[in-house]
Amino acid sequence: MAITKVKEFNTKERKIAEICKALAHPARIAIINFLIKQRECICSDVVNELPLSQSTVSQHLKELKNVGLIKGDIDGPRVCYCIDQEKWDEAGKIINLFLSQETIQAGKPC
Amino acid sequence: MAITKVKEFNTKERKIAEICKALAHPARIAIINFLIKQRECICSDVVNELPLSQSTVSQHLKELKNVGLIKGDIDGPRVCYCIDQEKWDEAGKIINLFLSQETIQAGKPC
DNA sequence: ATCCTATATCGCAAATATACGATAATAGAA
DNA sequence: TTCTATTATCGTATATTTGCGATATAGGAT
Repeated sequence: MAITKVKEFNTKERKIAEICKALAHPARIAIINFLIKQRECICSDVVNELPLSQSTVSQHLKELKNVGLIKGDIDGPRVCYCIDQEKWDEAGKIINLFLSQETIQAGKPC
Repeated sequence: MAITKVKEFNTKERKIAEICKALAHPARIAIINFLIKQRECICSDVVNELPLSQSTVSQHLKELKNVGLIKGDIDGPRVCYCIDQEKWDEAGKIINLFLSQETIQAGKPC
């Protein structure tokens, strides 16, 4: 079977998972780090930086764009990519809120 | 093709991606939230809470345990699961460090 | 010993993700 | 117009993830 059950979970849970999913591949982490360092760059810059083909890099960029963490502005024949400040900050807040939950256990430790 | 290239990225990038991957499914987010709320619980408690079968829940728990975010102590015929405080805090720090990077762009906005 | 409960694992099916080459599409340069 | 550079998308192969039922395993209870 394996019919996806993602929709059976609530919005908050899905949102957190969605952001994490976008960050669940080292190539996409590397792309984001590169984008932060360079402030902005075109797809071919990323291709030169990573050990991946142009089409693969393009796909990873698309995924990051789909969740909104980055944006790409068309600049002639190129596309200028950069972090989407607002969405990035929002994602950071959501994930941080989740990860910084207090987990102290009273009574016996597990 | 599709030979995985994960190993061609550096340790830091892989670590971040690994943690995010563990959190990339709403069921696992729900499990963690439940575990934090309950402080500890057995597998069947989670099965009752989520719209998933026992074997599927067991798999999700295993993934969370593999990255170290939770631990399971054998308690007779049951397994008592809870957040692994130390690893949880460490993961939080790693992800937060990544997500809280300054992305302010000087000059023209992208 | 037999039964019951709880959990993990196996085997399988379906869905997604990863990766690449080839090709299309677009826009500037010659 | 033709050429070149840049990027997106298509098609395809493979790998991984998700999900479940069935089964194995382990420990208590009767």
